[in-house]
Amino acid sequence: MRDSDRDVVRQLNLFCDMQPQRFDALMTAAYAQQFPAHVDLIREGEPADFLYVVLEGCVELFSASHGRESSMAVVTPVSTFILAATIKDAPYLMSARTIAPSKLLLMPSGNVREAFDHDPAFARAIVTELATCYRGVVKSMKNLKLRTAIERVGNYIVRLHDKSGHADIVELPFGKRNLASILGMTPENLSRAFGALQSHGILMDGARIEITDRAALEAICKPNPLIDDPRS
Amino acid sequence: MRDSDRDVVRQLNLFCDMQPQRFDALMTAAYAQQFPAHVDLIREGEPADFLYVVLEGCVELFSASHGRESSMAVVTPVSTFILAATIKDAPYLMSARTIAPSKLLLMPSGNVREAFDHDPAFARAIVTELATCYRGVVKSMKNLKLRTAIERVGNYIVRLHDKSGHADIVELPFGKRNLASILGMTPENLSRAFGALQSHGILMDGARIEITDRAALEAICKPNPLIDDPRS
DNA sequence: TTGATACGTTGATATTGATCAATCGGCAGT
DNA sequence: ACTGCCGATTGATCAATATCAACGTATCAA
Repeated sequence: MRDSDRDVVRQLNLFCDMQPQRFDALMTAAYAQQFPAHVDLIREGEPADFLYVVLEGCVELFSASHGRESSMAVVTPVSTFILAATIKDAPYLMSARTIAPSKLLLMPSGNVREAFDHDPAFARAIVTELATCYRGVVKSMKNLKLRTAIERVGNYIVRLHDKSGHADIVELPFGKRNLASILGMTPENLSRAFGALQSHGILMDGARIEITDRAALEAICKPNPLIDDPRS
Repeated sequence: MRDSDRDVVRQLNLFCDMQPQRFDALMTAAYAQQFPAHVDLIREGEPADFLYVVLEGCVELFSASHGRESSMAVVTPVSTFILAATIKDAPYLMSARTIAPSKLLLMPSGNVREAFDHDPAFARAIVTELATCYRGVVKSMKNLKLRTAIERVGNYIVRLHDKSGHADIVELPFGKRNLASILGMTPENLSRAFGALQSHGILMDGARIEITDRAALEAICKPNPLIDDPRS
């Protein structure tokens, strides 16, 4: 593993307070690996052998049951995924695949649990991380249950706009097919939602979106910090 | 607080490994209170002043946004709720109300966090609890995104059947209005789903359900341990 | 260049689930 | 017992979303 990768991981909230020698031990047991796009990484139901860190690229967490499939989340650099399964030593509840060429760090679950057992600062960081993840899923669920398809799309754009620092033009970070599944609708419907929103403050051009009237956009999608704010 | 309540709380996974004096300190700071049915306990957005334990009765966690409202979960004895907000010292993401006369234990968040900081066994239990909660919400989300309304209702009955130890007749633990919202549908639709399932192995009689043909029921609702099994 | 493939879009249609309205029945309060 | 209210049910209709089909376009490999 390159030193720059190591430093990036070290700066994550999850790892920044670890004892130095614990962190080194964990990094020694871990290994970075490059994957092409559209590669299956894990399958739901399998034992949680590794904790993953996305260093570069993009990973989709999804689930399938009896012929249907749905995206649950997309993980972008730099963050971990499937921490809960690792900690509980339980089977994965979601599958994962790359949606772009990606560099991942794989940390053996046993080593993570050992660090957790012996490093109070790390244990504490894990608690915070899990609580944040939990609240993230609760927000996703509120998004799904309390909003129409158009509102979900609109709020997704509002969030992109915020993340970009209110740039005039924002770009979708991955394909519309994936986005549709994340937002709980079909690609056809996502397309129509984008179309409908063009009379409410946005202008679509492929993966690029110009925000022409933020107020109009907010008026129709009614953002709510208890659903949309990633910090709350 | 009565000693019997204390003992029940002590036996929860979350508290059973705590240091005795820590547990006593926490219990001294906490107080039990009786509430009638349909009383608002907390409102989303408020600071997390207390960690709650349901000792008796039934509590609904729900959320509302711009005129719409939806149940997220129902908490039955004996378990805690809104642990994540307490630990993160963040605003509640969900509101709570009693749906039956209930006895609750209120533990001041500050005391919980203090115990967490000084009692490694408690910290460890919190991690497990949070991971379990997280996985619980992920399962709920899979249930919502991967299944039709009828399948959700069918699987709910299958779970009731399992919990009862495969009794011939099971009883809904709360009103159909609440159940409908939990399962992400309207009461009218829940009613129709029950009706439709009567030709697939069940027989409805008010809140009582006779399971006449478990195999037929499973055939139509296709249970999946990675969604339905509370232990996985 | 030419297929071949995948993605996105659009339109027509079907299905699911929501809404609206009416009714029934139980239960609490008087 | 009566009254009023709430929850559940049922039917009719409506709205939202999914499905199916066709087509355009970009990409990529041969």
